[in-house]
Amino acid sequence: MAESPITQRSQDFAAWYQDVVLHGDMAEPAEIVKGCMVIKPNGYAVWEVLQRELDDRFKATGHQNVYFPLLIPQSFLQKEAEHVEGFAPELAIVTIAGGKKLEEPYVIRPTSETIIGHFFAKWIQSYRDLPMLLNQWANIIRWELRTRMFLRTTEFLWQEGHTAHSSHEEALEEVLRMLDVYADVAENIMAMPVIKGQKTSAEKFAGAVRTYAIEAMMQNGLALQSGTSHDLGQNFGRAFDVKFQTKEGQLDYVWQTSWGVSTRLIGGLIMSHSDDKGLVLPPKVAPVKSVLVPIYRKDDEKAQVLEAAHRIAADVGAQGVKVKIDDREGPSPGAKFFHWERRGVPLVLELGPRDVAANNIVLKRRDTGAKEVLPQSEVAARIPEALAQMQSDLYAAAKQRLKSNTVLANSIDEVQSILADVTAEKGGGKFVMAHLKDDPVCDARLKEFKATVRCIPLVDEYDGPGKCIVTGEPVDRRVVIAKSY
RNA sequence: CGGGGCGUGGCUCAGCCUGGCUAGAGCGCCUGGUUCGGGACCAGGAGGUCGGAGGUUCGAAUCCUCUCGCCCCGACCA
Repeated sequence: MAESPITQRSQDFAAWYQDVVLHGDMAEPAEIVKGCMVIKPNGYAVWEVLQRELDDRFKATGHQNVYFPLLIPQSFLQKEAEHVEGFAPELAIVTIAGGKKLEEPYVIRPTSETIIGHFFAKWIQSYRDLPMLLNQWANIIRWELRTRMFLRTTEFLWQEGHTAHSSHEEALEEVLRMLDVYADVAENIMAMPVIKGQKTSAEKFAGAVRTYAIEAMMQNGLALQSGTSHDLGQNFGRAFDVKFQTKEGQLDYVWQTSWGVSTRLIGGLIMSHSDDKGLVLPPKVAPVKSVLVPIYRKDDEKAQVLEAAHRIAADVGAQGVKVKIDDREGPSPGAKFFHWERRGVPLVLELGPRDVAANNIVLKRRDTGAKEVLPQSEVAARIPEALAQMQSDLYAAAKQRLKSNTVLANSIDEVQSILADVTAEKGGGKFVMAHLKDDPVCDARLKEFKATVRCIPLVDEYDGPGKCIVTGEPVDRRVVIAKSY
């Protein structure tokens, strides 16, 4: 057997990740465009599944899709002090267009709070116009210095929800509602357990009052911020003069939220489930859920096997699961098995002359590698079960990994020694739960060894209040500290 | 953006230090045949001017300058 083309996780996790993306045919670097990638059909199909799952939930919670311009007047970014400061270093700016230098440069959107703020001001006059619940699917550009496919690229795809409300309470409800939507998709569709929490003030979105996030743990123990939901307070309302008349006739600024997830989710998906053989996709996000590989030698065998294959595919199709028959002439069955394995297809069905003779079929699961031989009459019923089982097994395994790599620490030295040697390549990462005050001083202390507060969990699963390991002041719960992407 | 590494058929790479015949190999690809239960084999064949630009030279993949991109490390970030 040929050597695996994929670097083993234990050898170099970062190289493994890249190999999985490449061999899974998900994406490739855009070579001629710095820091960008080409998302290939196999990768984009996963994005389309995630889009559909998310979009359905957005619609179900009352949101409507819109589209705002890619180009934003530069002055808009400057209207919110923290916002401009946060984004200035990573902006791409258009200064020449139509062969002429522009009077006012356009920024290529790094996010759309500002331009949407401008239109909110036009559209909102009364409390009757609220809440305004919008979402847009878009591409954005942030000039990143270091890129990794899906995890951080200069251009990426995302959705950004933008809402305006008449009270802070209602806005906050929205922020947490959408955080729940993200957690739901992450856990129930992507089989990726997450911790919901609040970002420290040092880590929050530039311009937000508060930022909430879902944090996932990758197989190397590093944290991946997988979705964010911001309470913007009245910051953008003030900056863009988005005022409304209340029921009582007073004028007030709207309370806004924004929330987003991106193609980064795909990176998280890959680093949650894939193995040394390549991509592993949970059934619910797999564009192709099952592939049937026919095996035959002679023409008469071929005819019989393919006939049975099509009959079985039709039976299974009636259960709502499409079976792709890999009837390519060139590659041997073995080559086909490796091909689909690397691409993460959840179930591979093997059907050869022996099976045809015995009315059997072989079913193999991508995650466990387990093969089962079953009567053809049972396969249509069995496939949905196997897919469901794989979905829940993947989630359970990821959950278990999260659990077993989460540790408590009661001093800053302890935190440091746990995380000291952790890198994206070597792995060994942990989520360290420690009492820590939400104070930039504490964030700075962690930064000395390249760790960050990932979030202050919404639900405290540990021992409640304690003393901050940096300042000694009382805090009400442990926070998640980790190295991250 | 700083440090390091690297760009040679589709892919992985050799050649470069010490310029010089028609630029090589393996894999992949195409054709034909034999194969086919975990990456098949034989035969024939197509395909590169060496990331790009400029320079030195009788002569550049090889030396020099600039530039673009990729990877790794660091500072910044979804």
